Formats: sequence, C-alpha cells, structure tokens
Amino acid sequence: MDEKQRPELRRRLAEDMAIDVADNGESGVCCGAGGGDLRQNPCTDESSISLDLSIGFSERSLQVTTKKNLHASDYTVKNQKKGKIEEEMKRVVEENRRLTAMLSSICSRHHALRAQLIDLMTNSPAPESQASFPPAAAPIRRRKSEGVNRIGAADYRGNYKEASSEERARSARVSKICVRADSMVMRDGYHWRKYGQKVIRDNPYPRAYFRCSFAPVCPVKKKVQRSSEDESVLVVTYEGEHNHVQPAPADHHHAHGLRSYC
DNA sequence: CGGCTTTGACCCGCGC
DNA sequence: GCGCGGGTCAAAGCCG
Repeated sequence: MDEKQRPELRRRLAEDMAIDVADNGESGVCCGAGGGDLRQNPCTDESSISLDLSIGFSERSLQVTTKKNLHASDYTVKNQKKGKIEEEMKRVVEENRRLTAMLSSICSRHHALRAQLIDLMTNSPAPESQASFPPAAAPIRRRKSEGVNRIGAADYRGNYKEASSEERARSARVSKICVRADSMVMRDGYHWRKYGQKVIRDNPYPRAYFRCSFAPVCPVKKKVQRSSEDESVLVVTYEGEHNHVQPAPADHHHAHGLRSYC
C-alpha cells in the first residue's frame, strides 16, 4: 500500500469505529472506573460487549470498484495496490479480533469486581466479617430517654428497652465497608437524608450522618467518613437493615429535591 | 412550597 | 462531679 492510501484507510476505519460505538449506544464500552451508579451502569449484560471494527467496505465492493475503468496498461499496478489493501484489511480484522477478545476479558473482570462490590454494599456483611476493617465499629450508645420510636433502644451494655427481638436483631446489624470515592456521595441504591455532621477526633475529615429517607419506617442509618490515612477511601458504616425494597433506578429522576443520592 | 443540607446546641455515656 | 467525645436535634437557609 502506498503512503497516500494509508491515511485514507485509517480515516475510514476511525469513522466506522465511531459509528459502531454510537450505534451500540448503551452497549458501548463502559468499563471505566467511577462510572457512577453501578446499578444504572448499562454494562451489566455480558452480551452487550461489542466492538465491531469492520472497516466499512466489503471485499466484493472493492473488487467491483477496482475492476471498473481499468485500462489494460495499469491493470497490474492497480492489482498490486488491491493486494496491499486486502493485506491491510486482513491485518485490521486480525487486530479487531484481538481487541475484542481483550475487551471481553476486561469487561468480564470488571463485571466480577462490580458484583463483589454490590454484594458488599447491599448484603450487609455479618459482624465477624468486619475484622478486615480495623478498628471495629464502636458499640452503639443510646440515650436513656430513647423510647419506642428509637428502634432497638439499647445501651452500650446491651440492655434493651421496649424493643422487640426483631427490632433488636435489625439494629444490631452493623456493617462497615471501605470504598474508594472522590466525593462523600457514595451511591448504594438507597435514598439517604443527611441529619448531621461532626468533626471527629483524630480525623481531619468530618463524619456525616445519614438516615434512610424512608425513616421512620426504615430504621437504617449510615455514617460516612473519609479515612484519615487515605483520603481517597470512604469508610461507610451501616446500622440496621432496610425493611423495604430498594427504590427503582427510574425513581431517581422523579425524586423531587433529592440532592443527595448516596 | 416541600424537602433537603448546614451547623450550632444539646444530650448522654464514659473515664478520670 | 466534671470534662470529653460521639450522636442527634432542630432552626435557618437553600434549591428545584
């Protein structure tokens, strides 16, 4: 292939790649880190992995065009050019195959990691699993005056007042996870309402307190604090279990005035 | 206008 | 009993 044809082939290849990605729309490559709400991430279906790098003109059409208007004298020259173009096409197709395989592998690994993260965030891990996040969560302290609407009103000694065993079990579920995030907003599929913020000793970053926006029906609370050791890590402590279904992703758009969807 | 965030005040348990 | 620190309340302000 001569130097004049190369840029043209590259240009057409680039155009076709752009069209393919656009056509695939949601199914485009979406494996980048920090892709927003993982639940809304369109890249949830393995079958969506697609990267068609076809270069936009068939071998047949190439033959037709190359055979047209050919004079006998320059037929050999054109034939040589055609051979080079075909060779280049084969190379591109091969590269396409390699890239597709690579992308597929990356996506499947991303998929596995994503599933692991969602598992951690939704299925509040059992207390014993917290061992990997030292120091362990401090015992929940409750006010003496706490009544029935302060679910699981338990003091640090474990004395329960006016709380059913079910409520106790629910409030006893405390899980702690560490998440890498740029902002204090960490999406986990539920709506949260911030009710307080406090500067905590030995940590320059304030701790934020959130309640599930379904409160008081839902007793779940969470604390979010940036790690003092690694500021890119958020330490999120969940208390209790949700007693309602997770809001549908579509609800996000209708949630009037919801500025924090953590 | 309703629902959210902000933030200072207050409450409570714990250690001394 | 007192002071400290963590957790919560609630008024004020903000925002869509």
